[in-house]
Amino acid sequence: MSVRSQAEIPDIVIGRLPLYLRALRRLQQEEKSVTSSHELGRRLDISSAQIRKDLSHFGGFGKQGTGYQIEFLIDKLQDVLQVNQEWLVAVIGAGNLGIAISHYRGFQDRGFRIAHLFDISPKKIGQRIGEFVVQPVSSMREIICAEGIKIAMLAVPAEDAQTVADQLIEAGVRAILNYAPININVPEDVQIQYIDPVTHLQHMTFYLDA
Amino acid sequence: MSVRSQAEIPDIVIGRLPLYLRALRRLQQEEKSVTSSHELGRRLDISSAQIRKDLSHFGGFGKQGTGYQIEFLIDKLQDVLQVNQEWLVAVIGAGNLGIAISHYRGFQDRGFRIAHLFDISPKKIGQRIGEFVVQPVSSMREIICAEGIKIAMLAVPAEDAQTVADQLIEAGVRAILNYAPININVPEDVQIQYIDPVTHLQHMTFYLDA
DNA sequence: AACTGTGAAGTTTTTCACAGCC
DNA sequence: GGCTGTGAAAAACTTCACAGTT
Repeated sequence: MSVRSQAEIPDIVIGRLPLYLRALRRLQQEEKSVTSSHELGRRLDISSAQIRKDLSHFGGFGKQGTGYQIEFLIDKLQDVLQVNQEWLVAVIGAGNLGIAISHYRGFQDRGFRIAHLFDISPKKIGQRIGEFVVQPVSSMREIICAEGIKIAMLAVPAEDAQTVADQLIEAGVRAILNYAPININVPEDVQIQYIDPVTHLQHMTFYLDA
Repeated sequence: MSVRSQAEIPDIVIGRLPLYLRALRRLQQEEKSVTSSHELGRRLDISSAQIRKDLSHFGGFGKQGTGYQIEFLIDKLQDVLQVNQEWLVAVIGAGNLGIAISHYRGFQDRGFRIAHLFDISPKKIGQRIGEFVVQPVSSMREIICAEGIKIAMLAVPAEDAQTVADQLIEAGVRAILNYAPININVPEDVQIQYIDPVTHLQHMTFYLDA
């Protein structure tokens, strides 16, 4: 079976692969070359059976009695997730959050490179933020089209999120990571994911003693 | 049945409540006073049956034929999640990310207030960031203990995350939101959640045309 | 007529447990 | 002895569909 024949792999499985990848990269940094579903499971707090079953969707990556070659497995998972290439990403919103995202070194060598930083405010446009010069939202469409950018990170106020998302999709963006604390409606063929720290905090407070 | 009798509510249900709350607050801003499981479901892209079943775990919040009183439901969900009180939160790490978190206005009136910003670097300590003065990690334990802080947001390098988390737990913290791209091991009675934008991006690239 | 709350049915996800291999 | 890959069993989760209420 080829890596990525995508014959209905459950989405929940896909969602765990980046976690496996992250843990594997860590193991690699620790100079290890082989691991097992048990070791990975211990680190990630996921059962070893779960990990084996997840990986088995894409073919036999392990060796019985031995485990998994870390370098080999990393390469395979990167293939599956299509992050052996480098994706260009646009960031919209040059407030504190957009600036922090633009400075973040963690995208490098995990498959992504920030290519542009946009904002609508005349005060921000033209400002230098790290290696970027803030560009006007008015030229966003043209630039994204021209460079074939498929991924965007949204760091604008909640009020503007839907409108900007619509413009991005119109320009050809097919995956949006939305930091605004609001739900956005997108067509079926566009991916959307959310980051809202407050939802995580509120999830945890349920379990705290008052 | 009392709100929060917690008779084994599935964790996955708890995880959706903050989303309902967020959408309800939005509806309230739009001057609406009543909504339905269908309207909420449309906005959140969740089935109406799911929403009704989730809410039914905590008692009958709606009225047949009418729907849900928004203000009433917000109050009940805030009770369930224990965010009718204000939790003090410590932020560790005063890099770009910690600074962005410290400036973020979105915690206010969703149940959280940032109380302290800590860093280990002498260059950062004493610096003024918004309304905070960066405090040394060496005094973290004492301050967190003294003020009874139960929640922390971790914005330190991956290498330091486990060590700092251990110190936080030692000091009495019971919920950690970790922004470092690494898994952390915590005792059973400590909550942990993760924010790593790259895992979201890698999840989405699986579905993109190469 | 519109909507909730909920058992029952259906589907998905996880775990078990073991044959087969190193 | 240690480990994977995997059918089968178990558990968890979602949807259906409708009685009951406003």
